[in-house]
Amino acid sequence: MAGTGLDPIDRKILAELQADGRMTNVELARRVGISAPPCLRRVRTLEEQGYIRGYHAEVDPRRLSFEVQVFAMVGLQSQAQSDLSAFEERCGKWPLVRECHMLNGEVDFILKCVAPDLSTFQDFLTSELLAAPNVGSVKTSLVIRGAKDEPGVPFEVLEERLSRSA
Amino acid sequence: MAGTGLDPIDRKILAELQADGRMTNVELARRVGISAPPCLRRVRTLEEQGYIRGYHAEVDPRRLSFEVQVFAMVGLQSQAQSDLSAFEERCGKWPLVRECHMLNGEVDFILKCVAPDLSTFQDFLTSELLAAPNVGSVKTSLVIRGAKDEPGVPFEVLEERLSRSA
DNA sequence: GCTGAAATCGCCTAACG
DNA sequence: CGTTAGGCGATTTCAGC
Repeated sequence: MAGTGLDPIDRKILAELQADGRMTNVELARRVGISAPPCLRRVRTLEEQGYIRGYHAEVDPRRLSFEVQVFAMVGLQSQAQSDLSAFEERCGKWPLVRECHMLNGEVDFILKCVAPDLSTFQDFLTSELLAAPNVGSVKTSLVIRGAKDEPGVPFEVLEERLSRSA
Repeated sequence: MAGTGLDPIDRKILAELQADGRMTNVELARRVGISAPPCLRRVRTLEEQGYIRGYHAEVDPRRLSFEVQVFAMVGLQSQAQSDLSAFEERCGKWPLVRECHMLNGEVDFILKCVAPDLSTFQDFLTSELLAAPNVGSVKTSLVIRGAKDEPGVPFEVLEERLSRSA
């Protein structure tokens, strides 16, 4: 089932907090149409049950001199479970690697990386990523410009879906 | 220059708010070692100057029945500026497309998409993405499992960089 | 069970030094 | 940047549906 265990108010709360994570509880309560105490209880429950993983300020990478963003497609030599896990663990320790996803198809992993400049990334690429055990091929693509970067999930799609099945 | 115009306290503020965007101002002030009012002034300034773009609750897609995550590599037929922009604008209107980045190399764009299930994504792929004007080739890769997904920038790298150049 | 109302507590956020 | 101080939000308690 979709949206398991969540009523329309819960979903509205999630949508509002995804859009503005620093909204005050009273404002949130006003928007979802209930009073503050039950609203806060719902938020706490959503946090405890893992619907909300955390809250983050969205920081502009460029303003902090992270000028370079790169996607790296990584192919491993061995795809044994332990080797896949070993690579994932390694990615977890590289701060320049912000995301690591295992894929189906030709390539094993896609990595989203940031770096202050190209030479920093190249250093990382040659000294760390390509030098890591079991790494076969790496194809990198520089991000020329970002056109869309929406954090989170599209609640509009969820709501439309629920109204269909209702 | 790196970290232009930011002192160590500003950078600490950004790092803390990136890690916990709902931290109270007094707690934030305590952590960065100043009193609350100047801390709040700094936060407001960082917001106004674009260092902080916003605050978001991190919602678990799976908990909301978005089971499928896909990367799509898109090649266009024409790479004229107006055609690139037209495609970007189109991506902005597709809720399933959460990210759209223009790349160098063989492929023109990489798209990060989410969907409730595979058939929903396939519908989108055939009826929307492949049907869009000027779209040449699309290669999709399903995310088998997510291994790392850290929002934001690695402040550790920034700090190390600044201490080097000091 | 849930929600809402009232009251307390703590934080936010001005004004000033 | 710090201190003070007033107003508002957060959060607990308790009553009602």
